[in-house]
Amino acid sequence: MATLKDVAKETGFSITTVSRALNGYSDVSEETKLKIQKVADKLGYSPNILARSLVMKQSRTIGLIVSDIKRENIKDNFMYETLCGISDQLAELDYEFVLLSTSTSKQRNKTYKQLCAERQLDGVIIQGLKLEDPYLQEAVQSNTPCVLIDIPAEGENVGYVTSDQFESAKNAIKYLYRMGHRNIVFVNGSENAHVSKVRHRAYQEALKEVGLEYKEELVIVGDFSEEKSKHEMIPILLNNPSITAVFCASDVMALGVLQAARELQLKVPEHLSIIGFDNILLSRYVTPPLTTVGQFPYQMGVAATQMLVDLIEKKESAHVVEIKNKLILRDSVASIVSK
Amino acid sequence: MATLKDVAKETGFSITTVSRALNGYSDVSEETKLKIQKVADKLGYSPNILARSLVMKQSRTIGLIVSDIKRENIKDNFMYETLCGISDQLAELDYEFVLLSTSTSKQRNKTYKQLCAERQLDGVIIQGLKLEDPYLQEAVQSNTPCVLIDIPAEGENVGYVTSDQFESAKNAIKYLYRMGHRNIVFVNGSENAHVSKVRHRAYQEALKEVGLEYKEELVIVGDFSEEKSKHEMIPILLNNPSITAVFCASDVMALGVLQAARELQLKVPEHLSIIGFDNILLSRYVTPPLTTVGQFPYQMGVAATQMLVDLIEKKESAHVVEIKNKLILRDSVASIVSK
DNA sequence: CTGTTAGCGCCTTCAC
DNA sequence: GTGAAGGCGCTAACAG
Repeated sequence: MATLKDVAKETGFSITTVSRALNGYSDVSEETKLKIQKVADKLGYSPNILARSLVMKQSRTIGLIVSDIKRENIKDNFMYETLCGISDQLAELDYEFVLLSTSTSKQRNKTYKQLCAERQLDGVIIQGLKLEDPYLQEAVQSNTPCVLIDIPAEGENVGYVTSDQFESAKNAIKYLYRMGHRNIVFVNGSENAHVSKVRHRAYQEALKEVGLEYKEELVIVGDFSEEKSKHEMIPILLNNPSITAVFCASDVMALGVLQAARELQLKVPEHLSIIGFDNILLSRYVTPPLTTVGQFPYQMGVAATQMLVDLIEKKESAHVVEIKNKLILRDSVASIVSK
Repeated sequence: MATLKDVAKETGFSITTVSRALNGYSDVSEETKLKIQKVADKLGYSPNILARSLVMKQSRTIGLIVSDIKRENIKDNFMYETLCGISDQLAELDYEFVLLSTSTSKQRNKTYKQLCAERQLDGVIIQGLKLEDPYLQEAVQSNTPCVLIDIPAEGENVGYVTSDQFESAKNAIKYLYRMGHRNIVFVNGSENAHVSKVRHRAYQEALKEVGLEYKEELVIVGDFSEEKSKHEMIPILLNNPSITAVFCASDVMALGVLQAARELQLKVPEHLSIIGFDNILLSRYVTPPLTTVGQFPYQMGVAATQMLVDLIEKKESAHVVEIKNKLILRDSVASIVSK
């Protein structure tokens, strides 16, 4: 591959001049600029980004640290959609990214700082880490810019984008209340995830606001798994015939609840109303189509990227962006006011 | 961040010795090795991969060139699943990757060669490019190793992984035949995709083998779109009441056909049998669950990665890997032998 | 065993 | 306007 040196030799100019010409510096005469450009094109010259990054100490590359790019999460295309948003926006801004898939154990082998330094990353987007993962702490303290998705943390160089989890979850539950439901189960994900904590709080708060009693036994942990949710749901349903509605912290878990209902011959929504969370693709196609709290992961990816690049380039920008969720009404909730 | 220099200064050894010690060369005494290692740990030294790549002329990084990481393709998690396979296997092999999203027009701005050279990529995996995309040609001619997914091309440094498209498509059609169907529509994707051509040929071949006549008017182009397929399907169904089955080159398009049937009050499978292709997540959840030709994109990703790394490291390996598809029987095909 | 020298490809002073 | 020199962090001969 052609290097600056080659272009220099071919044109007779020095490497320095060639470099400046190609980078559009103004202190090179138009004439030589043209000459150099022409030869560069002819030789198919393309700057070596590694060499450039080495000396410039910035790489126009960001790292995307994820822990959930696994097959198990495939139903939930949240990850994929944010990825698309990030990818698109990054291309727009002329950056590139490397995908750094990590696990809690891997994080012990290599520190966050090392990870960034190794590749001279200009910034990092983190998604799907567990709350206790070491990288989270390190990221906040580090001085390479970082934006988190759905994990609140702020700092000089750290921001996050999230959705209005709390409000939208509360709304969903109040909606159930307005539809006449008084005994509402909450199927939560894993308590390790920040979003789960928020949704749990929202559940409690919403109940309080409408004057319903919070009962520990109506909260179950579905671990974001269809199977587990189904499994946990059945006994609850059996033991509490008064239950008429379920609020799930994810659509995947709602699918599990749907199965549980089917197994117990409970009709949805006639006997049991269900609200999910995420608006995954499937939710529109199952029978009955799922009423759910829709998120906009693509937009979140775009926003995260924009924030990160602003951080990198020291532009003014908010350190917190909230993308509004939206309750999507379909057919899995029935009104029981008349009963 | 600590560099070799820092470690050298701290230990009193030369940079070279430190480098060799840390890279486990045998010509360094155990004692100094230990001493150096200790200081390196203390300082949190981590090699700068860029600098190393620059001199080693290899980066332990591969490029993943895709053109279809777009929101439109979100229903089809083929892309995402292969990505997972690639990511997992790459981590296994201790490589990293950058995602290079490209479009036909972008390919005019920067050649494939430049793309590889810029980042000193050791190899490339290509997925989802159009047959006429310039990068395809370039990739085959280039000498950086490359493996393609679902695009047949071979060479010294080029291989591909695919599934047994032809056989499995033929099987699906023969299955319809065995179930008594004699008028079978074929909904194809875009003719730009290699897989579409293969599936089209398979359709023709299968008909021939079972002694059915190939009729041009029973082939429609759905462009991999649900909408388009539905739209195209309706008139065909209206004009040809003898049609009893449809073979779709993708599940997404099968969904469109399903809608078309619903709109025309045709029951599936009683009045119309449908076979899809891909086994996308949705296919199991729609009503009725879709009989489909299942692919295994995760395994394809793993295989592609393994092949690429073998190519890079000059290990012996096949240049063509075929992952077998599997016909997944669900409820969208009915037998009409009795009629 | 260890250190010196050279260079990967690029950018940035600082002279001329 | 242009060029020479130096250095980013690292590895690879080559001496000793």
